[in-house]
Amino acid sequence: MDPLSTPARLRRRATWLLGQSSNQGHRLISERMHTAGVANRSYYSLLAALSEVGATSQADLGRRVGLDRSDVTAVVTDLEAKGYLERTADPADRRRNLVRITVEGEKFLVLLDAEVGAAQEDLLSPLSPQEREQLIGMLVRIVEHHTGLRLSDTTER
Amino acid sequence: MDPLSTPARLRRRATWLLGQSSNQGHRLISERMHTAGVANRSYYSLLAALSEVGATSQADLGRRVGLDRSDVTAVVTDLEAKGYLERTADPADRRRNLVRITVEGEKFLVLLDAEVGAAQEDLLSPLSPQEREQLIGMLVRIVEHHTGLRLSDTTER
DNA sequence: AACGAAACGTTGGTGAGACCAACGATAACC
DNA sequence: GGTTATCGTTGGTCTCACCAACGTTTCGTT
Repeated sequence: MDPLSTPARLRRRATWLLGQSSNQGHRLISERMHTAGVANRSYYSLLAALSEVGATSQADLGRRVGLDRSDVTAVVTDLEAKGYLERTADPADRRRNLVRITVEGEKFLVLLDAEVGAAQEDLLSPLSPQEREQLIGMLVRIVEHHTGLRLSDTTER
Repeated sequence: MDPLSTPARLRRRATWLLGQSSNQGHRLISERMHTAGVANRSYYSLLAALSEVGATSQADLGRRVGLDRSDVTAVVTDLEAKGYLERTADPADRRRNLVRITVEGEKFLVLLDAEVGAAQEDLLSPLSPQEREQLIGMLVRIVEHHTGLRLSDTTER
């Protein structure tokens, strides 16, 4: 019996293919995040945002990475316990917690970054370098169109 | 204050872009499924598989669309109540339920198909027709590579 | 023919992720 | 100065994917 093929109506639908590809990508990332010692990819997102933007509030972090404030609380608590960030009351605005990444946090981020990069390599392995650029370019346009986000490298520093 | 940009480390990652695009696609599909009167896209998948393959068992359906047997039970029960399929004991194998799509089911599938097609159009609107073909082709290769599925149009009827 | 292994549909449950509501505390607005 | 808004936190809900177990039925091997 043949591998029980997916309905033809689905096989070439962009939404279905994007879902499948996205699942594969997330599976690859999750595996590597777990072996690196964190539960999911929000840990990576938060550390990345923190390293990029410097000390900031939890609410600001959440907005940047698309996480709810309540979920930010949990991840930040965990990252603080692991010593990867510091959480102090903001003297300038006592509603806020000032969160800043630690030296160990930066080191850990470098590690996670390598894992995430390797996962990209795995996922896109069937594509040539030019194709990968094409794919990413088209996805950027789709995401920009539907979210209003500006993702282009206006200043890549 | 600028729109609080996503961390640069994420913005051009294929996994992140695929996740965002996939979410947009699923959002568009979900909206249309809801207004069409079904809860989620498994209704569409199951009807599509059923129309394509003819009468078959629930377990077979589940394997084709990637649904757990328990979840198939729920959706099939609902679709039967709506009159879109019939579920009878298989005389040749009394463990099985023989499920077959009804005339109303076929009509409903045509409707859902149009909705799903329109969602593709929405999602891919920033891309030219050639680009859409390129995108789909690359995604097909990624999915085939990571799942072992064969999605190519070996026989497009 | 018999017996263990496997597949079927169903029920009930688990875990993760995204989201929402409300709270007390604090700041911003007019 | 009084209302409105934002902050972090707690404690939910909902959906999805998945797993476990069950009684029933069939298959495979001897």
